[in-house]
Amino acid sequence: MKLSANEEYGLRCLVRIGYAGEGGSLTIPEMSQAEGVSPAYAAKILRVLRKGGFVKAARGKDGGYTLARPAEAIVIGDVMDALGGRIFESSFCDSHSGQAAICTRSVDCSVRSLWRAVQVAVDQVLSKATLRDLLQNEEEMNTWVRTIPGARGLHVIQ
Amino acid sequence: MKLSANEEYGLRCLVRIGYAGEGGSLTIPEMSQAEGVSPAYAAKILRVLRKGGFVKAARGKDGGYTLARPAEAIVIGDVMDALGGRIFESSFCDSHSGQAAICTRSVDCSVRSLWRAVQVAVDQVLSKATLRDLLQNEEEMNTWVRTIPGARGLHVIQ
DNA sequence: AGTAATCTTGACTATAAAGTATAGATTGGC
DNA sequence: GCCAATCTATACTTTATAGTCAAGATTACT
Ligand code: FES
Ligand code: FES
Repeated sequence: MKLSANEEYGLRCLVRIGYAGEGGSLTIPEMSQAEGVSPAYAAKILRVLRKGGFVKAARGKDGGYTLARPAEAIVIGDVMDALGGRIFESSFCDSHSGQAAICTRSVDCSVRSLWRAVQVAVDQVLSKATLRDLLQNEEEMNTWVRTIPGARGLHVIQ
Repeated sequence: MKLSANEEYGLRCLVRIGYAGEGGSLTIPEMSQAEGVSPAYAAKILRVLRKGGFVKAARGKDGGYTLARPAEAIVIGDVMDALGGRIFESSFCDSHSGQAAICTRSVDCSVRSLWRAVQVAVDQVLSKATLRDLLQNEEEMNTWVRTIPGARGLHVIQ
């Protein structure tokens, strides 16, 4: 249950583009320098964001990447799904079943129930966060986090 | 942000041992058959659980694995940490920083704040679940999930 | 048309995670 | 003591993820 490199860099890149503002754009070399990754890798990450419909690309001179919609219309949960998939998917128990066709307890599995609960807990945060929220500074973001319904206590490690 | 194979099989194996009850034990071949994985792989997983202090192993004839403590004293969050690490650790931003020494925004990073919020949301579920809870059937587990403070609405996808 | 800046694509390599194989150590029963 | 059943440790192979490379396509400007 770790963040993948795709998720980490993908979200950071999207935030950078968001910072460029309405109509502003960022090129691959700029992104590469801003995040400290190779241009080729930045290109690969930006491709995922483009295919997910979060950014638009313009080619040629004066080209670059731009948000496909206003920042407040980009839900971070959707971005994360595009970048790295979900913790619990219905297909999960099929693909982690060893030699058996499915989890040997699939008709009545308390573990599955726990995974679902974890997934929902994560979704509660990610489905309420938009790119607009991430364009704030860290302190404002911390304040925002505490407003998530059902997430009282989230300040404990801030 | 996916479950690793270690986490999935590790938790399932622990539940199996829990089912064996107080003093009951399970051998590697039994575990292998129960979960449909190879004996060698079951051994590898059980080693992690043993090193984490969740199970005890007895060698030789009549040997096998037993819970190291009562099921209610085994917190699932601790088990998950041993099996697969955490989503957000302080070292994370150091190791995903491209060529830069740290995230180029590390003094004021809203992304980091979001990761923390996700980690806390997950912890709210996993720190309250003990192995005892997982020894129930799925329906009882679903009921239990709804009792997590701050997790109202967790039933939406049940 | 020519050129430089830009994105696009697919193949490639490197590294980490998943899963297997093998030799060794411990225990209980005969 | 010997043997069979069991766990233990390490090295190995396979597969997935991370990251690089090189050739090509598009655009703006002159
Ligand atoms: S059905 Fe997926 S872990 Fe049991
Ligand atoms: S400090 Fe880790 S993402 Fe910015």
